[in-house]
Amino acid sequence: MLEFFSPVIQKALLAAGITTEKAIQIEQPSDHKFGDFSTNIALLAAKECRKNPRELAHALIPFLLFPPDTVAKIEVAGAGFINFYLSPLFIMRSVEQVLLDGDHYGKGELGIGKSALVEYVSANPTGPLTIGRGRGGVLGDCIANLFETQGYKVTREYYFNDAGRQMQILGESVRLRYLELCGKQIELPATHYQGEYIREIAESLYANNGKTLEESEELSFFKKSAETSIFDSIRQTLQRLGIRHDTFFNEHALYQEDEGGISANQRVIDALQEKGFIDKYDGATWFLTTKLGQEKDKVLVKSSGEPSYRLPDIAYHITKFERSFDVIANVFGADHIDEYPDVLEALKILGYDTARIKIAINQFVTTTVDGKTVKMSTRKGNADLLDDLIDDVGVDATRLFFIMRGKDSHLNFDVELAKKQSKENPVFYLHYAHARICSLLRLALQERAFDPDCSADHHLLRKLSSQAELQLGLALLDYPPMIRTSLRLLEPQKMVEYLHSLAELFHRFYQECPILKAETDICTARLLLSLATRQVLRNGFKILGVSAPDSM
RNA sequence: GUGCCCGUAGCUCAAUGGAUAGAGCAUCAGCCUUCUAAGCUGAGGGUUACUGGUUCGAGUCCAGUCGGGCGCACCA
Repeated sequence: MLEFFSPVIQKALLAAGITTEKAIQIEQPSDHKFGDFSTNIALLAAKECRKNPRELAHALIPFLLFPPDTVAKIEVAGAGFINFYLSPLFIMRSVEQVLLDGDHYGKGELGIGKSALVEYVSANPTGPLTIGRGRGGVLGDCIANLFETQGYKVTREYYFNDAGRQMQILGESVRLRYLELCGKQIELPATHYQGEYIREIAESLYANNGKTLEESEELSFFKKSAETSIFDSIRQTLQRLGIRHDTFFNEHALYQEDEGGISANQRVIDALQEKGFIDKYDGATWFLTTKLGQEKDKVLVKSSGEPSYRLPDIAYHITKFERSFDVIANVFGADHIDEYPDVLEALKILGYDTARIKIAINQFVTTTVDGKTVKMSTRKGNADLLDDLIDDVGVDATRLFFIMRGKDSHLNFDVELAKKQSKENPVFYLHYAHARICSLLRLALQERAFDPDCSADHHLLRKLSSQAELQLGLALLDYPPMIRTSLRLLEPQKMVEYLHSLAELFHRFYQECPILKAETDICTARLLLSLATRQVLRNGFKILGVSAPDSM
C-alpha cells in the first residue's frame, strides 16, 4: 500500500509547498473508524514547517489526487492524521486479483535473483530431538518458507558434528550399556548420556552381535552405531513435521587440510592473527575479545590442540560467505545467545559484510500438562521428546503451537489444549474456517452448479457492499504485506495472528450474509469471496506447514 | 556478579513511536424450523511491575529499581 499512497502524498507535499525530511509512512489504524489506511505525515512535518499539524493536513488534502474509484474518502482526524477510506470497488478488484493469482497470491519479488541460506535444527547426533529443538526446527522451516515466497533461492542447511568429545562420551555410554547386557557390572558416570535411547541402541547391538564385541576396546563401532541410529531418529522426527534440509554440513570438513596443508580452522587463526586479534597463553590460542571491550578473551584452540567450538563456527560462517549467499539466516535457541556476538565480531574483523546475517533466537519451551508446568531439562534422560509430543497432539498442533507465540517469549506449550477438538484450540479454529468454505463450495456445486474456475463472473464481486464483506475483502488485501513483515522480523507468529483474524472475519461474514440463499449474482459474488478467502488461508497454511482439511 | 530475553485483563498472549492498550480462554447475557453452533453478537474485566527521562505523542526508545528465564567452560 505504501507504493500506492506514497507517490500521491509526495506530489501533494510538493504541490502544497511543504518540505520535509521525514519519510512517508502508511499504517493501518487499529480501529476502522479511523479509515482503512492513514498517514502521520502532517504530524511529522509540523515541526519543520512550524505549523499546526491539523492545519498542515487540511492544506494537503486538496492536492491528494488518487486515480478514480480507489480512495472513497479522505479526512483529517485526531492530532493531524490523514485517514483514507478505500472505495468498495477498489477492495473488490483486489479480491479478483486473489482469484487470478491463486497459489501465487502473496508472493513477492524481493528476493528474485538472490540466494538465502537458512540454518536450523543443527543438533549433534547425541540424542533424539527434544521439544525445545522442535521449536527452532519449525521456526526455521517457516522462515525458509517465507524467504521462498519472496523469490529467494533457499538452501536449508543442517550443521552437525559427529566428532569430538561429546561423541566419544556417546560411544562410551553405548559401550557401557552393551557390557551391561553382556552381564557385566557397570557404572555409568554422571557425565555420560543417561537416556533410554542409549539402552535401546545397546540392545540392538547385542541382538545383532551377541557378546562378540565384549572384548573390543575399540570405541568407533559403538560410536558409529549410535550416530547412525540417532541421526535416523532425528531425520525421521523432522520428516514427520515436514521439515527437510537440502544440505548437511559436517563440522569435520573444517578440520581437513587443503592441498597446501591448511585447514579452514587454521585459516581463521592466521587471518585473525594478521589483524592482531590472536594471542597464545596458558597453552591455548585465544581470540582477543577483550580488545573489543569484552570481559574475557575466548579460547579458539584448547591446550590439548583441539579447536573449541567457536573456531569451527567462525570458519563455518566464512563458508557461508564463500558460497556467496546474499542472505544468511541462523535459527537457534537461547543457549547460544552468548556465542554469536563473538562469531559476528570475528567475521567483521575479517572484513565480511555481517549485515547479510540475520539471526533468529527462540526462547525456551515449557510444557503444561494437567495445568502444571513442566520444565525442560536437556542432557538428563528426562528431557521431553519431540516424537512423544507429536504422537500426543499431532503434527499440525505441534507446528502451530511452536510458532503462535513470539520467538522472544517463553513458550508455554499446553498439551491438553493442543489435543482439544474445540474452539479453544486455535488449530481447530483455523481448520474449521477452511473446512467450512470447502463444504460451502461443495454444496454450491451441487445446488447452484457454481464453477469456481469461471473468471467471467469475477466482476460480480463488485456488487458486494456490506461491512462484513468489505472487511473480509480488505483483510485479503493485507496478506502480501503481512508476509513481508513476517519475513523482515523473522517472525511467523505474525502469520498465525493474521490467519486467525482472517478466519474470524470469514465466520462473521458467513454468519451475517446468506450465501446459497441469496439471489444469483450476489450468491456467486459471495461464493467468489469465500473462494478467495480459502485461497489465502491455504497459501498461509502452506507457509506454516499446516494442513488444510476439506472437511472436519 | 555479569550478558541477553521477558514482565500488558483472572489465565495464555497481541499491539512497524501514534488516536479510547486489543484478541482468545474463563465469567455473565443473547443467537440454531435457515449454507457445518467446532460458529456468531454483546457485557464486565487494566495505575501496561516500579521510578525518572527523551518528544507533538511512550506498553514500545533511554537510565535506574524490583521480579522471572537462559547463558557466562580449554562442552557444543
